[in-house]
Amino acid sequence: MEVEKKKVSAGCPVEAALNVIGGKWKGIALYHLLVDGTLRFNELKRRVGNVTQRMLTKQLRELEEDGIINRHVYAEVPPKVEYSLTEKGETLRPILIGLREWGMANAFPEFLEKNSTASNDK
Amino acid sequence: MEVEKKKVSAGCPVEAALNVIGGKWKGIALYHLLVDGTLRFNELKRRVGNVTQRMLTKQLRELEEDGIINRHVYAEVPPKVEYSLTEKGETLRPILIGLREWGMANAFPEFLEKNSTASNDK
DNA sequence: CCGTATCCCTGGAGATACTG
DNA sequence: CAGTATCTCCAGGGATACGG
Repeated sequence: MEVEKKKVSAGCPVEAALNVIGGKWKGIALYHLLVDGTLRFNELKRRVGNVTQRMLTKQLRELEEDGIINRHVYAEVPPKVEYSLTEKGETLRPILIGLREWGMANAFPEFLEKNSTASNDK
Repeated sequence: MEVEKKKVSAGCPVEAALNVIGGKWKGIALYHLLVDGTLRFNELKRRVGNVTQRMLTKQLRELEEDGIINRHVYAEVPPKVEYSLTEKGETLRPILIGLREWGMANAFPEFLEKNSTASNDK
C-alpha cells in the first residue's frame, strides 16, 4: 500500500508543532514512551487504554513519518515490534512534561466537573 | 442558544492539555494574543489568516469556556469585541513558546519539503 | 463590525474480521 | 503478536447568506 503524505499546511511554527503531537492518541502514546523508554505494541496499547489497533497503528505510523519515534521489527515468530523515541522525539520531552504539568494544574479539575457521570469506560 | 459542554474524556493530563490548545486554530490564535496582548476580532482573524468567521468564533468560544481568554464586548455601534489572555491563559505562555521553538527547529523545514508546490494559498 | 443560521461534504474514527 | 482490509457513521469544518 502506498504511504500518503499528509499535506497539512501549517501557517506558523506553533501550528506545525501541534500538527505533530496534536493527534488524538499521540500525546498519551508519546508520554508513555518517554516514561517507559521502549514498549511493544500491545504494551503501549494497554497503557494508552481505550484505543483500537487501527487507530493506534495509524498514529504511530504518523509519528514515525515525522521522525519522532523508532519502529523496530524483530524477524521472529510470534512477531515483536518495539517502539521508542528518536533523538528528535526526545527534544519533545520538555514540551510533553510542560503539557502534563499544565494539564494537572489547570485542565484536569475543570474537566472532571464537566464529566460528572461519564468516565472513560466504554 | 444553549452552550453545549464538550464532553471529551481525557485519560491523562497531557491529553487534557492538548484538548484545550489542540483545536485547529487555537494554537495560532493564542500565539498572536500572547504576542500582541489584546486584539479585536477582525485583527485576530487577519493574523490567523485562512480561517472563516464561523470557525474562529467557535474556537474562541471554546477557549473562553476553558477560561483561557477574555472576551470584552463594548456596547457601541459599530460593535467592538476585544480578546485577551486571562491569567490562566498566561500560564500557557511557556508551552506555546516551546511549541513555537520546536516547530521552527524541527517541524517547519520538514513540512516545507512535503509541500514542494503547494503553498498555503487557497 | 461581529457574529449566527443553514447547508453540505469530507475524512476521522470505531467495530469487526481476516492474515503473515 | 501486530498489524491490514472494509464498512459505516457522524462530527468537524468550510461556504454562503443573513441579522443586531
